[in-house]
Amino acid sequence: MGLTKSEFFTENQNKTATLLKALGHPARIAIVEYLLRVKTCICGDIVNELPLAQPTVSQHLKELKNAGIIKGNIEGNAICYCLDEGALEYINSYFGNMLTEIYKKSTCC
Amino acid sequence: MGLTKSEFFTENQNKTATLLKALGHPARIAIVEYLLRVKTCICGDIVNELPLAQPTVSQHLKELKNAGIIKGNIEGNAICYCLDEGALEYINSYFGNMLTEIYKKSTCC
DNA sequence: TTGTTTCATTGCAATATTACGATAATAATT
DNA sequence: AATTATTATCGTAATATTGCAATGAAACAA
Repeated sequence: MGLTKSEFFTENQNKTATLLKALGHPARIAIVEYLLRVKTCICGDIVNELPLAQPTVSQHLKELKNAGIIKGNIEGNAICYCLDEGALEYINSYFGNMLTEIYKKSTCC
Repeated sequence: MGLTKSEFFTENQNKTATLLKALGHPARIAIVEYLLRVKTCICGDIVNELPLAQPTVSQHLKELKNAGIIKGNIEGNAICYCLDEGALEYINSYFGNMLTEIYKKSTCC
């Protein structure tokens, strides 16, 4: 098959999985960490930062954008990418809530 | 190719990506949320909870275990799975730190 | 207009993932 | 020993992902 059965899971489960899947690759983690490090927005110098060819970086950026992790704004002939605060807040509160739930319960096994 | 160039990224970047990749599937999110919901550890009734066949669930459990998200303890002929607190704490602090960094900086674009 | 810069898209090959039926393996039960 | 319960593994098919060379598109500069 190879086809995820998304229709059997809740909207939130799919949303969470989509966001985390987008971050589930070291190159995309590196891109996000780079975007976090540079104070202002950047665009194509992500290519200079990573050991990957330009089309590969472009594809990773597309996936991050589709998932909602980053935003891209056109500025002349360059494109300015930046992190989407909302998405990261969503993930952060997801794990925050999860941990408070865990701490309420006894450890098992 | 289809082969991730992990050797070009840092150990932490690879670790983070591995953890998030394991959670990047709605079935595995559902498994984790189920493990969070049931007070004590469970084993094979995850199969009854999800709309997936037993081998598929077993495979997802294996991936979660390999990534370090869950632990499995043998109890007689059953296996008791439970969440690995440490892994979730790692992820939580990763995004916590990221957000505090974001809040320090001005929004772009 | 011609070139330059910047980025996306196409097309392809190699590999990974997802899902399941069938089967095996292990431990308790009868 | 035979049965049952529980879970893992194997094998296979369909699809997705990763990566890059080549090419295209859009904006700017000369």
